[in-house]
Formats: sequence, structure tokens, C-alpha cells
Amino acid sequence: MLKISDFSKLAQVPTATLRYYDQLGLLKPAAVDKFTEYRFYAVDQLPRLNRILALRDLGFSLDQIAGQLNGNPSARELRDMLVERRSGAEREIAEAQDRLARVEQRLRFIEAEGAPPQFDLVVKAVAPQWVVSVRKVVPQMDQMGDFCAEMHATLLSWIGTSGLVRLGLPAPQMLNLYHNAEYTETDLDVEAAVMVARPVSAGRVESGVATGVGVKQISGYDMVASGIHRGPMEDAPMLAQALFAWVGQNDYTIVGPLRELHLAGQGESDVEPVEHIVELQLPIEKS
Amino acid sequence: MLKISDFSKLAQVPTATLRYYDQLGLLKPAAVDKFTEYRFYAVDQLPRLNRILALRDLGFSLDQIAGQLNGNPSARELRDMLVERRSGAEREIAEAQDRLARVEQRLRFIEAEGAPPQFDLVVKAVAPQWVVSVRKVVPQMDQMGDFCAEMHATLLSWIGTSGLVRLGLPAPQMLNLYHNAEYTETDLDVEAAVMVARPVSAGRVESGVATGVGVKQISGYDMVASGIHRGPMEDAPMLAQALFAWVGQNDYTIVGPLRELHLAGQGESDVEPVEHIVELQLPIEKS
DNA sequence: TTGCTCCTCACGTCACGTGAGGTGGC
DNA sequence: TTGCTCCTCACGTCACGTGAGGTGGC
Repeated sequence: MLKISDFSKLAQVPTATLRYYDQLGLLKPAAVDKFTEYRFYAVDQLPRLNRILALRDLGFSLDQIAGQLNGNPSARELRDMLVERRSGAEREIAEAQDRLARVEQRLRFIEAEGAPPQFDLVVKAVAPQWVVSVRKVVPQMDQMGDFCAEMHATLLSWIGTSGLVRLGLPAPQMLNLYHNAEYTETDLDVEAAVMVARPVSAGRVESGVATGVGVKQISGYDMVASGIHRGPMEDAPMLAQALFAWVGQNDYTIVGPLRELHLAGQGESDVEPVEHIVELQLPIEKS
Repeated sequence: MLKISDFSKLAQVPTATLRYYDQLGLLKPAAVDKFTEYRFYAVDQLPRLNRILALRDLGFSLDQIAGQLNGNPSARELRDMLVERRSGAEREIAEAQDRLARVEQRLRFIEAEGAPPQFDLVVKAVAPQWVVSVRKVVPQMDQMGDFCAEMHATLLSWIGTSGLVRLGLPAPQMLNLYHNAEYTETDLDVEAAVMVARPVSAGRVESGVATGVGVKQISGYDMVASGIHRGPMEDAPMLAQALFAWVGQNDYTIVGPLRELHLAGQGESDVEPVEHIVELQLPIEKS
């Protein structure tokens, strides 16, 4: 019979761990002194402890280990548990590798530019959304403001007569979709949209054929790369470029049009440089 | 100003997380109602939240993130933090890959044999140890018992006249070292040893030249692969084979002699099949 | 009045590590 | 008497998730 410290040294396991395993019922001491409550372990408890440690090193939880030790499962059940554990381990590796890739990319950025990236890009999901939209090709980037103002006015007047209900925050009221397959500064195929509640009866919705205005549902995505831009709209393309660069470097594939959500500051005063807050979202998938 | 649920939807972050970040001081709401204590967030808090999420996805702790947000560190400091984070991420990947390799090995074993491995092997460290030892070559495995008994008797009588102090448990009293480079069943180059306390004055220790007996310190190891065998000594070689197979399959290199520690049952009754408990340790290094 | 949303505790998670405060055996 | 080893709580870790119990605005 060994005192806890001796058993601890023999097995190279901290006494706190032995007490914890006792408490969980994973490994009860062979004997406990009635008066002092000292724990005493037998040498032949080492195999059980070793099994616990071996299973722990495979990544099983102590709960699962208790199940395996007490339930003595069949070879088939053991195999199934190991197969499941393998998927878990594979997922953990993939996650760790993704994290490392992001760290290395940020490191390369900071060593190349001497400063951290201006935009923090995150990945999230977006839900499908009903919109009223109109689509046009804008020849030059600097005409974007005028085109958007015009399309916006068209949409608002159309909605006014349609009986549709506009949405406010948290859903941003306006968004633009850029249908060009990649980043460009000419011939921008842009669809301006205003969010509306789902039409009560889909049959009653008619599209404004004359003006090209229509109501539709735009799709949701499991993953969009998202970034926030603050400042004048003229600087928003920098964020767009950052997004395209990021998805390229992180081995993603673009699976939908760039989405530009106006979160704040879309005033009509296009003379003074208003502080806009826009979110750009680029739908992606893992390559 | 957005209610917490709206801000939560906009950023795709649970309200519990927003409240937690408020509590930590990571992201305070732009305003808090004096009476109801409702939190209100501004759209322009999104960039800060995105930075928090981006750093979190790199694997930084919230503590470290708070430091980066409040201390606004230099590019050099950021680089250093990222370099450290990179080593951390690399270590996590290596650990996850090791775990996966162990799971896959156990899976292969169970699919080949139809049962889990008989021995649970663990990796631990062993400390250096003073011993009195004697070394002989045993021609055949089945002569091992006799040779060991003889060497053991030699050692005990030698110690009796030397004034050295034997150790008891938790350090096992007896151990054998097998100096053959790999597993074999003939010409076993075995060194039998009895553990003793460190000699008081090293100068006074003389070795028994006539019998080949000597006192020495055997080295410790950072890593030994260890397994426990219970039963008659004749079956111990099965564990030895399992150990050699295991270190081979796990890409380790053997860096010292196999050590056989007698933990219990080394009685003199070699007629009846006593239940022995022995630990075999194989010193290893990562290849 | 009824939902709905918000609030503040408080506890649980996982596998221990770390004292605090106390006791038994040499 | 002094160390040493053991004991039992109890709390901390990390980043939240999940009720419980209560309140304000429609």
C-alpha cells in the first residue's frame, strides 16, 4: 500500500489529480483510513491509472473515460468511439491550422506595411432578405454617387405606391449589390435595393416593368467576409480591395455579389463629406 | 442607437457575449439608460467589435485583446505578439496532430486485432538514480530467472557489507536494464540493479572488482514510454514487444536501455507462478 | 392584461491548481 | 515542540451559456 505521494511519484501524476479522480469515482484508492481519511493505493492500480491517462491523451473527456472503464464496451463500440474521436481530432487540427494561417497572414501584412491592417475582417452568416431593387451599369466610379441617388429616389417613390413596408434598423434600409465578378472601377454592374418586409401575398406584387424596378428575395449565405468602413463613400473601395485580397489569401472562393450595406450616414447632403458607415460583405465558401 | 438585440443581430454576436464584453470593459455600450439600465450601442462601435472578433479568431485571450485595444501598441510590439501567437498556434497544431496519430494508431490496432491493446502505454519522465549493479549476458531467455536470482543475491550480499542504504517504495527496490539495442530473446545483455541512497561521500565507494559489482548513478530521461505488466514474469516480453512496436509506430527514437522495474511480487518462490507487477520503461526522444 | 425585451445575479462548464485552515505521526 | 504529510473545503481558471426572478413599454 502506497501513500498518495508515493503513488503520485510512481505514476508521475499530481496528487490533486489523484484526489480529483477519486472524487469522480474514476480511480478510488484501494483503502482509506477510517480515522485520518488518508488514501492508500495499491501498485496493481497502476494499470487502471495508465488506461485513464492513455485515454485522456487521446482527447477523451473524463466522463467518456468513466464510461469506457465501467461499461466495458464491445470492440465495435470502442471502434465507433474512436472513429468519432478521430473526426473531432481532425476538426481540431483544421481549426488550429486556420488560426495559424490567419496569424501568419497578419504577420506578413504588418511586416510588409509596417502597420496592422486598417480593416478588421470577420466571417459571418447573413439571412435571405426581401428587397425592392433596380439594376444599372455605371460607366465610371465617380458617377456612382449620382446613379445611386437616382436609383434610390426611383425605389422610394415606387415603394410609396406599392403598399410594401420598409424595414428600419437593425436591418439596414439600403444595400447595393455589385454583380461584377471581380473588383473593377469601370462599368460597375450595380443593383440598388431597399429592404422591405416579406410581401403579404406574393401574387399581388407586380414589378415596375417600365422603370426596371422589381421586388425579389435576395439569397442568404452561410459565410460572408465582412468589413466596416467609416468615412466618405469615396474611400469605400479601399475596403472592397482589402476584402478581395483577404479572401484570395485565405483560400476562399467568392460565391456571390459584393454587398454594400449602408448602416448610417446616407444623408442627401452630397456636397459636404458626410461620415458614412457602410458594411461590405463578400459571400464566400471554403475552397 | 441600437438596442442590444439589434446590435447583436447586426454583428452576429450573442447578447450574452456583448454583456460579457461590457463587464470586462472591452466594449462599453455608447449609452446606458439611467433608470432601466438598458444598453444602447452605436453603429460606429462595430469596427471596435470587429477588431475584438478578429483578434479573438487569431487565438488571443480577451485579456490580451484588451491590452492591444487600450495600450495601442507599436507595430514592433504587435509583431512580437503575433510571433509569439504563431509559436502558440504551431504548438497547438503539433499537439492536435499527435493526438490524432495516437487515435488512428489505436483504431488500426482495434480493427486489426478485434480488441483494444492489452497494454496502455504512457509517456513520462524518470529521474537519475543511484544503484548498485552487476551486468551479465544471458544466453537464453528461459535462463533469465536463474541469472536474475543469482545477480540479486550477489548485489544484496555486497550491499550488506558496503554500508549503503537501500531504498524502498515508492522507488522500486530492483530494476534490470537491458542493453541490447533492440528486442531479442537470446544473448540478453542484462544489468541487474538495486536502488540505493546517494553515497554519503563518493570517494569512499569502492566497487567489487572481483564480482563485477559496482555502485553508479544511472541517468534520468525526459521521456520514457512506460507500460505495466501483471502476471508471471514469463509473459513480460509481450509488453516489451508492445513497447518497441509502439515507439516505432509513433515515430520515436530509442535513446537508452529498456528498464524493467519490479514494483511488486518479486518473491523468492520461483516454483509457484507468483503474480508479479513490473513496469517496463523505454527511454525515447521525438524523431 | 398579455407578450416581448431588457435587466441583474448566480450557477454551470472542464480538469484540475492553489491556498487556507486543520490534523496525525515522527 | 517542530516539520512533514495528509486531509477537506472553497475558490480561481476561460469565455461565455443558461435559467431564475423581476421590470418597463407596447
